[in-house]
Amino acid sequence: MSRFKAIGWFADLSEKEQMEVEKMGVFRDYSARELLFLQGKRLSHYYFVLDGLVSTYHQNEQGKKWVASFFSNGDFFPHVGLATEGGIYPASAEIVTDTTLFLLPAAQAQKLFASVPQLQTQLTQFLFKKSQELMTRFSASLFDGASEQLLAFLQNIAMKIGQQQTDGSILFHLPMKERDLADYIGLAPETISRAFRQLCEAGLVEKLPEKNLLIK
DNA sequence: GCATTAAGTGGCC
DNA sequence: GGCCACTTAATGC
Repeated sequence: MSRFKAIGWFADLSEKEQMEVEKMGVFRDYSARELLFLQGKRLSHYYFVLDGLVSTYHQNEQGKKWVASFFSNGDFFPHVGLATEGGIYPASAEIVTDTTLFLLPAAQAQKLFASVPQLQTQLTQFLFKKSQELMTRFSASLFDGASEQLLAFLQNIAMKIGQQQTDGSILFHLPMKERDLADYIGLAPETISRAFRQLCEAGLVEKLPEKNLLIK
């Protein structure tokens, strides 16, 4: 039985074809805070997230970090080099929570994407979604305050991984640390902390034990 | 247990 | 909002 059930990318392929793809790469477990790859290094693999959370980020000399994107179940990264030979990683990647990945060697990935037209389509759709995500975040950073940005982000993941409650609120587990969140939104951790409190006081969000959140 | 890391708070710019 | 200092809480060895 194929292990790709959890992700949509290969749903159009037969069981046998999926096994073929599995043989092209390897499954691997990572634990939180492991470094996956560094920006500028030679691109050796592409990655499919089966379960967990990975962040890709840029970092300056002072150690300031900016998270470009989070990748969770079913996501694929990085997004460069498929059309060209021998790329480099456009950002660094680190494991946020314990994660299972499917590692696909770059050469195999090129072959695969070239030979399965559906994958091209799915890739285009996926890139479109990610691009929209980035634009939304960018305009929010210009026009919204810290709490609004935080709320928008929380609503996003709540939609993705949360469970709707009978009263209409959504319950979910915050997969990353507040620090990671601050790096993503681009604000100081203290500001995120305060924004969180404002949202709680406004009754929009409720903090539950073990980083579980109720969003109303 | 102690040491390190993360979260929360207040002051000051 | 950022940065700094500090306290408290959680986590790791």
